[in-house]
Amino acid sequence: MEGSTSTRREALRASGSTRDPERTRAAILRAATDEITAKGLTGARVDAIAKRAGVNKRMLYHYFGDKQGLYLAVLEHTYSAIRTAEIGLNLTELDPVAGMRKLVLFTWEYFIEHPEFLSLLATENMNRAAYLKKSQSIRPLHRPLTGMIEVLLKRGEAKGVFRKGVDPVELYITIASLGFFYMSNRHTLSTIFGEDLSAPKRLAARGEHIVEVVLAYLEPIDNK
Amino acid sequence: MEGSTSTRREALRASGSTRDPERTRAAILRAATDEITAKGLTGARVDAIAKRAGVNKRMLYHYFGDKQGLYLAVLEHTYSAIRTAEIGLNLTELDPVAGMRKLVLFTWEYFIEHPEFLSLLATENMNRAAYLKKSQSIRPLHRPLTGMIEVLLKRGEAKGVFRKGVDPVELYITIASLGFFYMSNRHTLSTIFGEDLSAPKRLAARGEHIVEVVLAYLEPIDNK
DNA sequence: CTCAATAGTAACCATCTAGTTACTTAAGGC
DNA sequence: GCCTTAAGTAACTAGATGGTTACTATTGAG
Repeated sequence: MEGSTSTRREALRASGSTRDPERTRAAILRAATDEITAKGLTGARVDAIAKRAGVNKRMLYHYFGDKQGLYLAVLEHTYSAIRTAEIGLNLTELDPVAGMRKLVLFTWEYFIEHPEFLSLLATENMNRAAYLKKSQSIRPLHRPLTGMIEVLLKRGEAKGVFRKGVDPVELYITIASLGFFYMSNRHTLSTIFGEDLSAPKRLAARGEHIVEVVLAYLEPIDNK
Repeated sequence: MEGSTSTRREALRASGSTRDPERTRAAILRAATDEITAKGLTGARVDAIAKRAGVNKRMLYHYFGDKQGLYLAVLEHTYSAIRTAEIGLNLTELDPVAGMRKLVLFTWEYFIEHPEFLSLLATENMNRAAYLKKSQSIRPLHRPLTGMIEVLLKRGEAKGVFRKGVDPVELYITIASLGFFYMSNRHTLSTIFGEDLSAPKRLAARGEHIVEVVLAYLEPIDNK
């Protein structure tokens, strides 16, 4: 029954002719993500989202309640994506320095490939995280991340390749900072400094720079 | 004549009774900064700005043309404030390491004291810097900043206390990153990590961390 | 095959919003 | 003290915007 249903759905999906709740929901979520990350929550227009999704505006209220409910769904979906990807890195199996380099580069590249994540954070912070605080599902997503970093730091410490007493949360914020600010503010930065910070060569150079900064900081102090 | 006019203005200002163009203009600009940085360009309401300024809405169009003109004025005024303050640091007179520490701490503290600057950057970047690109007055403001950092780097290099080949723009972006991301995203970060990042002790710790990160990176590589 | 539940449509509306119009009042050079 | 120019007010409007109503079509369990 499960099988026959999904086969049918797939057939419908392929033809695109009749109704398909899953597809409609997904189309709305995607369109909302695009519109909201491009224009912010207040700038996003409900009519524009419906049009982008190729769906009647009424459907959007049918599936998500109202504009705010839709925004919350976008927020949860977007956060969940990055945290899931991070867990997939399996950092704890690697050599501490290699693991750290991998985490730093992953974070940087994720920001390059997912500008919508950056925009959404900007929007949500302008809102003092009011919606994020309401979400039940987002907080638990973050235990694995800090746990992973903590393990990496402890093992690096024990091996004598990392300095002692580094706080995992502080370090993660530093790693994210170095990429986030550059990408999130690339438009104003390119304008004020008169250089195109989005050029591929520039992006690659920034990635190397970030790795160097983080690893230089983690270097044991005694070695100097 | 010049004197008598300004004395009169001051008297008017003190009593607050009759008309005073300068004061009206300043009140609108201030109210617009508050409203726009709190809610973004699209979220800000022209009526709310007028009310906040204690001024008739018509005046806002009288002095700034339209909402966009007002936004541009806010943008120019806010950028100009930080760049002017930076020049006042007189970094080039100091020992390179001390100068760098001063710049890093200044930047961090400026972000703490001026959340409106952070919000405005977020808004303008969501807009792909469309308004900033129009401004004639903003670009020239930035030469002194990169120039100052370049001098500091060169002198530190010559003295053997800084590594060689550091790009001033890349370094400034790094310095700004470490504070910007933390403050700008403090609401979401506090929520996902379950810690209050705005607590005074936390802010002080972050300041020290940022200084350590930047100076560790600048340390000459040969020393290891 | 039937029928209750769900997916989907089109037209509508109360409210809000940026910007305007038509007008009054003060300023200050001559 | 006159008179042009700039500062200021109140009431209004065209269009946009989030959300709703009343209706139709499809689905799939029994």
